[in-house]
Amino acid sequence: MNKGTTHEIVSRRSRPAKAPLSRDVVVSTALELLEREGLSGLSLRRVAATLDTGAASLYVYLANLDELHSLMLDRALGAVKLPKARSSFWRDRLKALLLSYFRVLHEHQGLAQLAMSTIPSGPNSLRILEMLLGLLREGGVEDVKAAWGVDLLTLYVTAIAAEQSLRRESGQVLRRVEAALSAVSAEEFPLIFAFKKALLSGEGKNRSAWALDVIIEGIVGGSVPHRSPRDTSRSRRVGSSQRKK
Amino acid sequence: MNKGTTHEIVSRRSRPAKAPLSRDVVVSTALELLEREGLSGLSLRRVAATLDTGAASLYVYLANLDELHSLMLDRALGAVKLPKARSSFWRDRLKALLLSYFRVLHEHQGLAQLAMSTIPSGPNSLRILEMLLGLLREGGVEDVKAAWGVDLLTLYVTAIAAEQSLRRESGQVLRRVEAALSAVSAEEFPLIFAFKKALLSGEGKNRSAWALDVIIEGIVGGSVPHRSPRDTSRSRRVGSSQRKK
DNA sequence: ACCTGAACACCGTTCAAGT
DNA sequence: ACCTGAACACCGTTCAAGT
Repeated sequence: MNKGTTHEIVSRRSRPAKAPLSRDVVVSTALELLEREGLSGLSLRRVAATLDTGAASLYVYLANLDELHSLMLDRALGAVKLPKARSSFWRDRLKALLLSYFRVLHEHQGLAQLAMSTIPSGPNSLRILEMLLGLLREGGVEDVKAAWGVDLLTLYVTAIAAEQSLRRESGQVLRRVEAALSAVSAEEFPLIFAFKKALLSGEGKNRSAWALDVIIEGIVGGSVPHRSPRDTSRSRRVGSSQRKK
Repeated sequence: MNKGTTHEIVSRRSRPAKAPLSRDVVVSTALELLEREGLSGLSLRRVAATLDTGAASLYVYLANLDELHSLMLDRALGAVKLPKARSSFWRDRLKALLLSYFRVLHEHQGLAQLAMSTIPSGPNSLRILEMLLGLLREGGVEDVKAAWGVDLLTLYVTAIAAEQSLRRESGQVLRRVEAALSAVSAEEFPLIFAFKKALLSGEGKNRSAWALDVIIEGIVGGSVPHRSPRDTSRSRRVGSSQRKK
């Protein structure tokens, strides 16, 4: 980012000391590369080249590419803003946290796609997980629902971010969808034909906000999970919910 | 599948007529390969080798790998069962359709992951899309909500399927998560510590069923999307909803 | 029109050899 | 302990040459 557009590599003679390689700089370099080039531009060989070394050197600090992805994701998640305890109504804090999560994934191109195939398990992820559990509990969500819900919330936020990144990044894919929808006949698919505009309207912001509302409402609202047929008695602190049906 | 464990390639001499290659057989072969080897085992070169030809030959029938993925996904989605019109309460038909969608993605290993980076746009996808729109409309869901909702529902089902495939396929990833959760201290992350078991309990079936309920409830229930600040008047056929707030 | 081999520009990962 | 070049076994895609 601070190098501008030129990124010629420093010549490899005349530097006997070598840059002090470390797990940290490898991860940072990889994240910068991801930011600059997208997920398809990220490779161990490129990271190594940026650090002016060979790919083999990275294996001192990493088990494999998967581990690098995992480390990158957790590092990036460090930027997620954790709302201060009791700073507002729990539901607003939950939304704020998820929105921050979404933004972090969405702002760095390629990160959301990376996150879709990397279950987060680092310290930053754990901090977020802990806070999500706390918020759902504060909201009176029953235990099992809270555990499953946290998983669902993160998966869901990640998926929305990944989809929007995909739309933004590869216009090719979107153009194919547009073409497919435009070619639809009113006779064969009357509803698609009628809803064309609404289906294509990206309008990311509103749409993601709405999507978040949908999932929060779903988890906080009705629908108690049943581990075994008769287990509904164990719910605790059930507040509003209990829809008519 | 019918070849058992041996898959030696038929020698390329003594066959001047050559198998009649076509887009269809390429897609079928690719799907079989995906089934057998998973997404990481799928490559144009392998598909070509299975067809006893070179990778370059496939480019007569495909623009590139992306298009193959797209065709594979749509072909597979042909197996999704479309519920008969008015055969039951709309909501049950919606659930049945989504469940079938989920099962198709979930049963063929690798397909769900493929679907996460491939926006479906083929004829089978369109049929499903049309039916989803119809079901939501039958349920009295407002237009914009229906359009966004369909997108959300498919994205969501795909994401759940992809996550579960990931869990099943690469035990390595899951083991890392388990290790991370097990190592958590009760002092630093009391809630994670307490919820450990619930967080790890896969129990795919119940969990996915619950997840589907959550999203349907969220979309069908409250939360009208607002394109511009004042636009809520345009809703039509709004049925139950309108929560107190 | 379809097929092919060879080439191009890449991958992740391993390993023996160096410091 | 760390780094390195070279090798291994792969990729997707292009292209000139064949039928």
